[in-house]
Amino acid sequence: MGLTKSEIFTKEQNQIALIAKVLGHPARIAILDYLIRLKSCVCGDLVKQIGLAQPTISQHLKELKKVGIIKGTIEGTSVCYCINQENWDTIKSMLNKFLNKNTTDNCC
Amino acid sequence: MGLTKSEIFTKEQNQIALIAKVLGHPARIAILDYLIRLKSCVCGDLVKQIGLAQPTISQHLKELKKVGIIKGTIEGTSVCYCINQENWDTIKSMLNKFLNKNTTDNCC
DNA sequence: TCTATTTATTGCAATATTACGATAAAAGGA
DNA sequence: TCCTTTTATCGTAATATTGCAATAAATAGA
Repeated sequence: MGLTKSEIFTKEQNQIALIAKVLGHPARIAILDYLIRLKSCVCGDLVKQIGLAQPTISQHLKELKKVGIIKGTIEGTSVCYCINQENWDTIKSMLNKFLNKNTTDNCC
Repeated sequence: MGLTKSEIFTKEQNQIALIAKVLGHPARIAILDYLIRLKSCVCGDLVKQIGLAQPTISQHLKELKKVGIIKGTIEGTSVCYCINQENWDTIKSMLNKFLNKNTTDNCC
């Protein structure tokens, strides 16, 4: 069916999975890596930097924007994309909360 | 095409994306949530706990096992699945390294 | 206004993912 | 040995994702 049964999971589980899913592509990790290193950025640079076609990059940027990790502000003919620091911090603490649930040893 | 161009990204970017991808499904997050809470677990319990069909759970367990987050030891007729603590720690530190790259404010 | 530049959208092909019924495989107990 | 229990695998349908060519949309400058 290819259709995730979101309704049987908790809100938190769905949120974490949604974020992880967006981070689950090397192009999007590469885009974030690049944005994190810079203070600002335009899509044109990303096309050269990442090495995928412009529509593909645009699509990945859309995904990242959808969950609020990045934001784009129109700057003349081009668009300045950057990390949405506030949201990114929220997302990071959500992920950290999940990652730090497990502290002690398990069985086996 | 549906085919990720892994070859144009760094090893680290691919690794992070691969792990994030596996974490990118609420069923797998729910499974990990459950395994983390317990000391051990059998798939039978998971089928009841999660609420997906047994083959579906088995498939998700396979995904988690593929990247080493969990391990399964045969225990009679059933299988004991648990967190692979050593690997999980490695994965957590990899993700944390990525999440903590960004510390200061960006532009815009 | 016309043109160049930059980014978004559309449409499509190829492949991947999700889910599950049916069935196999493996092991314990009657 | 036969049956039961438990988990894995196969096969398949429905949907999602990835990537890009073509094209649209928006704006700056000549």
